[in-house]
Amino acid sequence: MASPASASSSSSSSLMWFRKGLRIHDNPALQHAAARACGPLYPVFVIDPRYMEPDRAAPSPGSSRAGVNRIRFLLESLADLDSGLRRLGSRLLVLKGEPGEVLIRCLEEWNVGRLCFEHDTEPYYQALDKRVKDFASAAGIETFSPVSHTLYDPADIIARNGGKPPLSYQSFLKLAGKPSWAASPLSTTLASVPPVGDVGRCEIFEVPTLIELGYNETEQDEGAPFRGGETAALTRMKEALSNKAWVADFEKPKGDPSAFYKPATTVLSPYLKFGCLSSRYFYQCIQDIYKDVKKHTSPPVSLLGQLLWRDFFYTAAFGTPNFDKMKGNRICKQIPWSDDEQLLAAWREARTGYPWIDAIMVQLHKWGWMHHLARHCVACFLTRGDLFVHWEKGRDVFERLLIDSDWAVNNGNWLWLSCSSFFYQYNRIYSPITFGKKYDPNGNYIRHFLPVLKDMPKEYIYEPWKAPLSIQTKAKCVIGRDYPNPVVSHDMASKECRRKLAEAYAVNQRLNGTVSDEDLKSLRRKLEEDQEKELRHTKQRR
DNA sequence: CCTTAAGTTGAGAAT
DNA sequence: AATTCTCAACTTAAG
Repeated sequence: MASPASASSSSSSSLMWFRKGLRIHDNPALQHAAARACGPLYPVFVIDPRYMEPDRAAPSPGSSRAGVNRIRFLLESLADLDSGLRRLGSRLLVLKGEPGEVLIRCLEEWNVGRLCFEHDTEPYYQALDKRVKDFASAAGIETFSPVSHTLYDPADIIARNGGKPPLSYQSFLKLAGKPSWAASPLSTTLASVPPVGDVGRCEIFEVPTLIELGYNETEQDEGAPFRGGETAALTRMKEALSNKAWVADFEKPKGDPSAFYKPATTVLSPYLKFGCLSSRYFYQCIQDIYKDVKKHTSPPVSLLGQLLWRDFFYTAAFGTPNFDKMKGNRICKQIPWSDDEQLLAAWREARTGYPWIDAIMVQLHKWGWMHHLARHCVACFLTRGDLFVHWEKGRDVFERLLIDSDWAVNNGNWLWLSCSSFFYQYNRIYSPITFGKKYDPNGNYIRHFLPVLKDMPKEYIYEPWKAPLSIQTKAKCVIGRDYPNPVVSHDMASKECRRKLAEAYAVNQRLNGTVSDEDLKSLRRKLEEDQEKELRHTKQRR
C-alpha cells in the first residue's frame, strides 16, 4: 500500500475525503490518514448543491435529488462527525460545489501528498472517483481507498464466482463465507487526528443548518425517531443489542409492519446507508451476542441475515450493468409496464383509496422510513399487484423520500418486488386489505397516519368504501369527499396483473433474454386488446 | 444442455 | 387467537 512516491513527495499534507462512511469508529481510510500523516490532515466533505439545496420544482420539499428528511439526516450526521473530529483535535471542513471539481482544487491548493477515502461501488462514485484518482496519479498523489462500506468487497465475490454476481441469496452466502477482516477484532477507536493546516484560498463553511441551505420548513414530524450521526447510530445499536434474546430470536418476516412508535426492527438502515454505523462493527457485535446465547436464528431471516442482504444487493448491483433500469439489464424481465401518470400520482400522493397503502405512503413522506414489509406492500401494489406501473417510477419516489435509500438496495428490492428479478412468484400478491389487518386489526396505524379515517369503525377501516353512508357520516369521513374511492378494484386489478405477468413471462422465456422494443410494444398492444375483450365478456355475462 | 432443488416474509381454511 | 396446512402453481439459479 505504501508508495515510495509519497516518501519522496515534497508535500506532507493529507486529505481525508468523506462521502459515506460518516464516522470515526472502524474507518480504515481515516485511520490510515491519521496514522500516516506527518503534516496537516484536511478532513473534507463537499456539499453538492444539486443534492442539498432546495429545488422549488421538485415534487415534494427537498432538493432535486433528495427529500428534506434525508437532507436533515445528512446534516445531522455531518454535525456529529464534526464534533467527533473536534474531540480528536481536528474538525470537518465543509466545501460547496461539484464534488470532483472542488476536491481537485483542494488537492492543488493544499499541496496534498496523500488522499484517503472509502471505496464506493455505486456508478456515481465509480465515475467521480476515477476522475479524482486519475488526477491524483498524474500529480503523484498517493491514494488509499479501502473497502469498508460493506462486509465484503463485491468485486472479490464476483471474481470468486467466475465473473458474475451470484443471483440467489443462498449461493451468495456460500460464496461469501466469513468476511476476511472478521479473523481479528476491528479497530474502533482513534486516539487523535492531526490538526488541519492552512486552508489557503478555499472557502470553508461550517456544517450548515436546513435554514442556511434555504429551507423554510424545518419542523420534523413528531414521532419520527431518527436523528442522524454516529453518536445516535451507536446508541441505537447498543439499545437494540442490549436485548440478547430479541437479537437471538429475530425473524424479519415475523415483524409487525404497522408498529410505528416502537418499530419492529432496529431502524439502523439510515445509519448504515451513510456509514454512521459500520456494517462490519454491527456484524461483529451481533456475532458476539450469538456466542453468548444457546441458539439463534439464521440467515436469511436473522438479524445478521439482514446485514447480508445488503451485501447481496451490493454485489448484484456492482456486477450488473444498468442495474437501475429495465432496458439493457440482463437480469431484469422485460415487462410492458403502463405509464399511467394518474395512477402513479395517486400512489405517490397517498390517495389510492386503500387506507393501508395510503397510510404507508404518508409515513414515507413524513418520516422517510417505513417497515420493510410495508415497503413490500406499496411496491407490490404499484407494480405487479394492482396498478401495473413501472418499477422505475416507484424506485424514483423511494430514492427521493427514504432517509435510508441506498442505490443498490433500493433498486434490488424494486426488481425483487416487481418480479423483474430475483423473485418470480407473481401469483403471490400482497392484499392491500387483509395483509395489514392481520397485524393491526384495529387499524391504529391507519388512524395515526390518515387522521381523516380516525373515527371509522374498525370493521371498515381497511375498506371504508364499504361502510354505509350513515356510518361514513358519523365518522366524519364520506368516501369520495373526505377520502378517495379506490383507484382500482383490487380483485379485478390483481387478476389482470397476474395475467399480464404470465404473458410477459412467456414472451421473455420464448425470446430468451432478447426482448426488443418492438416485442415489448406488440406485447403491450396484445395485453390491452385482451383486457378490452375481457371487459366486454364481463359486461355480457352481467 | 438438462435436471434438480429450492425459493426471506401470500391467502385463506382448518385446527 | 395463534399456529399449521393446503392450495395452485411458478420460476430460475446452480450444478
